[in-house]
Amino acid sequence: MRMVGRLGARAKARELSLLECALLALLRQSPSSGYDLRKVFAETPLAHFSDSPGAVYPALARLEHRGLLSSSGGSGGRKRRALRPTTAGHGALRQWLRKAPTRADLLQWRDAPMLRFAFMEEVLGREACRRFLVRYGEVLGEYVRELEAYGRDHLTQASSSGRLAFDSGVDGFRAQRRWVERALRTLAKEDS
Amino acid sequence: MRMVGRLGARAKARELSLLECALLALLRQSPSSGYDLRKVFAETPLAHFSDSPGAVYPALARLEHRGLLSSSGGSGGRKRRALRPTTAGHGALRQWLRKAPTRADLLQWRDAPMLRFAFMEEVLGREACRRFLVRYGEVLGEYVRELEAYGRDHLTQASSSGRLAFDSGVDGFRAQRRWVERALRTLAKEDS
DNA sequence: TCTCCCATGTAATTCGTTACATGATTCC
DNA sequence: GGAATCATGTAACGAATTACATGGGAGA
Repeated sequence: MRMVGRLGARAKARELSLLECALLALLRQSPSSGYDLRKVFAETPLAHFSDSPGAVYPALARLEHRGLLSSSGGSGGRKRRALRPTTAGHGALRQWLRKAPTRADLLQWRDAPMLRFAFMEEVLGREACRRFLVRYGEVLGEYVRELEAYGRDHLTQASSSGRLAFDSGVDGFRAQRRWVERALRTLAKEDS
Repeated sequence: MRMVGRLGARAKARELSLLECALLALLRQSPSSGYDLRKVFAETPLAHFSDSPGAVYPALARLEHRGLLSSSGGSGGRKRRALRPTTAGHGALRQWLRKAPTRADLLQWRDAPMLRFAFMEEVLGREACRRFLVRYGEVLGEYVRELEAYGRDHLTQASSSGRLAFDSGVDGFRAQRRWVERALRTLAKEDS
């Protein structure tokens, strides 16, 4: 009658961390071991997550504890364990991917929306990607205008390098906006 | 004979965190209280550090403990304490600002080099800014080439959104490189 | 058997987060 | 005096980092 497992499974619905979401998404593409995932983080330039075992294995254990991952193989000793999302895991992944991009996404970690977008088509399809891009472009536009206003009002007596560094930030968001326009055209072209 | 203070003061020379460096740099511009610094993080779009007291006050306490900050005012109770860098604090700040940008800076936190650059001119002068930009441009160029090679070799069977997300990343670094060229021209123009 | 690499994990420490507690000031 | 705001901090917790420990399998 051990209730520990059940209590673990119904752990409070804390939001998944970005790392946990990325792991879910990668495991949906192909069931892998923790070691494989570490290699992805080590050798892939896409995500800049840490490949350290102390980051990856505890994150996988949390996901498994929540019932979002199941493992096959590697019963005894220290053998390879292949992990894959459960039905609940697929649900959690979809839920993460469906989140619309917000202003907060831009502040906290600039690449978070792009991480979602990278995995979006395979799970939610083209139309969801299109909607995401449109909204993302709007958010970027609003934020760029906000930054421009700040620059006008508060950057009058900054040093040259201070002003330039600020410009570099604004410029990055402008470039991202231009990319959104291009991406929408690319998707439209591929649809036809 | 209590040695605790001395042991604390000579605590092992752990590297300063980005937050600690940013606090030092802001306090060099103008001595402020922890509350002022929190407001900077809350209202400024430049740095996206947390304005939570649980982040700022412990960081300030660490800096003070290391002898990099000194405080004036606010002896009893909960009164405003104005903080400023000590001589050692100014030294630590210069040391941080003098670090050349590296490939690792781009991976870990994209904006870390720009944070240094923003404070650089007032402390190290024009010529240091120019050198920094030249080196930063080189690092960016190398990394862009590396990403382009990765795209050619490993992105053949990715989804549309996956490929586009990757392009967005590369594009961001290309935009940053273009900004470096513009910034160098701006500095040259202001020098003349 | 010895060695190297595959593979999974844990321990100590540090830092940030959210939430809470509390003293000082100011303004009505 | 009472309420709002200024101002400083602590407590509990979650998660990442570095470093270490250990076991399994392949080939010399």
